[in-house]
Amino acid sequence: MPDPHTPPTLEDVARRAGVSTATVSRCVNDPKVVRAPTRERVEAAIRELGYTPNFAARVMAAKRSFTIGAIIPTMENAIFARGLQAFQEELHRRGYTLLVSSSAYRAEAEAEQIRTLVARGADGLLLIGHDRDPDLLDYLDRQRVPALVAWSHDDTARAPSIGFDNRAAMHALADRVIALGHRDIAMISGICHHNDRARMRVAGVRDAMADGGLDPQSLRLAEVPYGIEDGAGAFRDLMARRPTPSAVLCGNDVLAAGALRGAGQLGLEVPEQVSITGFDDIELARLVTPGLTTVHVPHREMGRLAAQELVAMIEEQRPGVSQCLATTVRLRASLGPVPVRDPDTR
Amino acid sequence: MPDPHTPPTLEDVARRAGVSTATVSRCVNDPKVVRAPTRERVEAAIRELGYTPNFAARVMAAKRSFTIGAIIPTMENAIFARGLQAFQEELHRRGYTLLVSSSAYRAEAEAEQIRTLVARGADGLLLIGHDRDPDLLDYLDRQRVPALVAWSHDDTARAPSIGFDNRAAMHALADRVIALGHRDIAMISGICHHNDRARMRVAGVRDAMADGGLDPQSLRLAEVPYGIEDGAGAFRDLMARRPTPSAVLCGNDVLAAGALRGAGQLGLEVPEQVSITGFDDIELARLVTPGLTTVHVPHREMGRLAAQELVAMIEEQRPGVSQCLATTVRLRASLGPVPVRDPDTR
DNA sequence: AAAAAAATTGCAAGCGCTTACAATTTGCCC
DNA sequence: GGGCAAATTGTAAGCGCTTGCAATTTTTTT
Repeated sequence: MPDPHTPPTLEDVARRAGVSTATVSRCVNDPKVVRAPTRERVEAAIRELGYTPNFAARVMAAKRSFTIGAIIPTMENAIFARGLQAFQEELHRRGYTLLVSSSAYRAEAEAEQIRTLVARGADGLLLIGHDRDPDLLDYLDRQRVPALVAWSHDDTARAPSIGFDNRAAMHALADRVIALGHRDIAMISGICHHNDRARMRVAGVRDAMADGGLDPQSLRLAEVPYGIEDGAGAFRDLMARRPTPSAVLCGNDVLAAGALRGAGQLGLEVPEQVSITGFDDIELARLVTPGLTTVHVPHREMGRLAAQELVAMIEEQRPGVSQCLATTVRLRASLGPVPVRDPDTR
Repeated sequence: MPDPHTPPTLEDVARRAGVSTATVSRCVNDPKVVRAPTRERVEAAIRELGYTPNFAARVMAAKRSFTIGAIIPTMENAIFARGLQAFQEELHRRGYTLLVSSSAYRAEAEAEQIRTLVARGADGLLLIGHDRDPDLLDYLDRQRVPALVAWSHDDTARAPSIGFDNRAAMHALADRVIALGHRDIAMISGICHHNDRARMRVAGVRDAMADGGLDPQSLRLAEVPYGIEDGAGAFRDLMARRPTPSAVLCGNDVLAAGALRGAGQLGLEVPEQVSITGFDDIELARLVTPGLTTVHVPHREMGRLAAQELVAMIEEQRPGVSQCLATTVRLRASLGPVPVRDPDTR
């Protein structure tokens, strides 16, 4: 009689079913190789004992964990939620479990978590963006843990990626802004250091300015953490400059929501007095008033494709194939034509 | 020379440092018990080899993982984000790692994930709410894995909990609504099945109605999943009933944001024509226009306290001690006095 | 300087599971 | 019924790490 306070092991099950541990293991992992009558005995024993396989032991013996790790910059807002959800669902469908951790936008935290996830036996990793110490990729190579980058696409980068062209996407949005007559443009960006997405979005705005005959250097740029209040604060600062911007493009929807709040605090009408745009098209973008003009990103598709690709990399032991997904500009009320200016505010 | 394609093991380090594996293990886990010169040799070897301990092996040998699992109903919105973040931070401070998974509000999914986390060697579990099959608690007892419930408080429940009184909190909010003259009250609740929080919030509204001299049975109730669109749809349905509700209380802020959107779709002014309230006081509540009157929950404190308590349960091997945290009603613009009614809409 | 106490280190037995390989059974055909 | 291939099951060697206990070294005490 096994100790009732110690979880039953494979061996307990084997003894009870009158078979070897190998057979029980097969019943659990590949039932079709064991004969039906045996299998039934084993399954009964498993049920009676309430047996659950010990994951650590399994990982150790099989050197496979069917676990994928993902390190995202933040869980605090919805930016990564939808894509990750789809990623998760697709992984589940393929028999993998997802382990998520958040780096709080800190490079060292990300590095630490990469190591943690590898030590935990993750079969593969999903990373956000390309900006990181190459040593980390060396480490992953050495450990033979495949990694795939999402939310960003860069053919020239070392790691394979399933993402979109942040620069071109923001360029397209900024084109619309400029087409509406805006000349005094400001931008609230997330912190660009270690964040290629933020940097590319800024570059996209500058590209559009150059295309539109504006001086890209005239872009008024505020670089702040990704928070509503940060966005609001940055917005107020930017609006204090002269000439006053007529459009404030934001690096993401959260900052844009903050900017919107900032506008409210200043008593400014959007878009009558100033236009505001976001990026990502998260739910928030439709919730705020006015709705945010933003860049729609196919989050769910990206997540799904990333899961498929990463699993393929693991199971077929092949390098990843990058993919660039299309984004679209979503026009909503927060973007309007350039207002007629009171000359003395210039 | 170890295979360069196989991660170094404790033994590799031991060989290189000229010590036994036991010593290396001690260097990693409890450095102070090994003499400085030895320790330095070992640390050098670890560095040179780029050694990372194998987590699965460690868990298996030590029967401790320093990992805590949390199963939350959803990651899609911010309801659990802040509390979980604080939970995580406090755990980190105490040397534990958090593993989060989401059950998508499905009881079977939760059950499965409880088993998964236990099999993965979680030292303890954080669960949301009390409503679940007692078999699961039996299972946890058997496996000797302590579990703590959060976001809900119930002294009579079997599991210890660090939370708040959902019923009383909603009661307090509904009191304010009734005090403003509202008599025709509706509620949009989350799905109550397997969700004590949702159920208690409904009960709280009924309590307040009874206190206010209204018939609790006259509460018009819509029970929908927690989504913005669900909230909007439910709101439109409720407003089609007669007498038209003058206040729609929502089971959480997400539903309330949806209701607000629903009001917009119907062309109704909030709070002039109808009042709307939420629950949770997530960031969203301040972002929408008008701001949501809601119940403020001390999410961060709850997370922190839960982490402390759960770690204590694990390390001191003692039953958990429940705690009930105070909530407060946050008044914002979405709640106003009962409108003067056009008699023929009644 | 020897003895005793304390601090380090090594030995070796697992932890629970997978899997190559060997042994045994079963199913078929003549 | 015998013989052979195929299917099933068992044997046992690890996987990499921790830890009780014993052996050894260092420090302290007398």
